[in-house]
Amino acid sequence: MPARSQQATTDVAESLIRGTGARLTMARVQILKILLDAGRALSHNEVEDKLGRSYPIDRVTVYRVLDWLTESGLAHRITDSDRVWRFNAERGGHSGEHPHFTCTCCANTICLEETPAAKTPKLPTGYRSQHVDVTVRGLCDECARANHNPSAHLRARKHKSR
Amino acid sequence: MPARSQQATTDVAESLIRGTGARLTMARVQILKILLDAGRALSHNEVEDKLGRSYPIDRVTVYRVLDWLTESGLAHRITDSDRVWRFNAERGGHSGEHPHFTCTCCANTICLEETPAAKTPKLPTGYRSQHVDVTVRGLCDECARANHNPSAHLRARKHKSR
DNA sequence: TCTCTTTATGCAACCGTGTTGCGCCATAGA
DNA sequence: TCTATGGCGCAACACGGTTGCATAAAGAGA
Repeated sequence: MPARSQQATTDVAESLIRGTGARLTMARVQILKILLDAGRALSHNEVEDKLGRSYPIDRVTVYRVLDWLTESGLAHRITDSDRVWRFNAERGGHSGEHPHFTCTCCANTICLEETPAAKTPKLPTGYRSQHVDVTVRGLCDECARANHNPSAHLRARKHKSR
Repeated sequence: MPARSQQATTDVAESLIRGTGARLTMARVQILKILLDAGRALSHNEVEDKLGRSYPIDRVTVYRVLDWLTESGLAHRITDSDRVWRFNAERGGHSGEHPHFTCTCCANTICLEETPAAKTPKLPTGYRSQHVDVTVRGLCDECARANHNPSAHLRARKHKSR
């Protein structure tokens, strides 16, 4: 990634954080920048990895910053089936209800466009719906192609996925 | 629950297990029976609790039996947002793709009827869908009613839910 | 009914993800 | 520059789930 765009993302991150009225700290800027640049949802571990190279931050702080970003609406949290939370931030912000895609091979997770007709399934009497969570599982572009010539692309997964 | 129905469930559990061709063990029978009687998805912890009274089984064994039940198709596993797996077994068996409901108050999880038109959201080019996971979050009948006269019904939740 | 093979179980120790408590340090307002 | 407040790092912990290994039990065959 070119230095120019790196700088640009830093500026975006800083102004987003300033916009919340909260303190501007290096940890917040770095982590938000990483999320903004990722283009997909990152787990705590992935964030820590990316930080590690240039700006190591205590893992507890990473957790706290990710929580803070979620609370301030600068990122949103996705629960994955592997018991890991992933965080996604987008420049334009994000609508509340939208489906996600998770690759069953490499675990990459992205947000999908809002579906017009994501209607709530029929509930038993008395039950009330607050939120409908739609997650598509399948193969991402990269993994789908790698599946044709195997052994090409296989990132480690620790827990067997369902 | 009347003794008669208890016995009946045990018989059902035994014949289901025998049907797989695998060994019939007490642990498998007891755990499957508990799942069949529950009428909702149970976590590992809940299963252990219910066992505890009459037939204590090592937690590792419970995990292994639950895994085995899932593999043999006698139960299915639901991933909840609180990073806990829940297991559901139904006498008639279950279709592969169906939505779930999780109560944001008491965490009870049930399976919903298959929706006719749970169509896959639009995916980026190259992406392939294998499975669409739909989870409705909201209040179950009991909690929705309890919400009218608060402090009536509030079971503990360890992790804050999103 | 007894023996033997296979497979389940129990125990102990472990792993990964996430949380809590507390003292210290940096941010930002004066 | 000074100061209060809130953020950070460290250590220890909580919880769900897994692994390795020795022992016990299921069930097939004699």
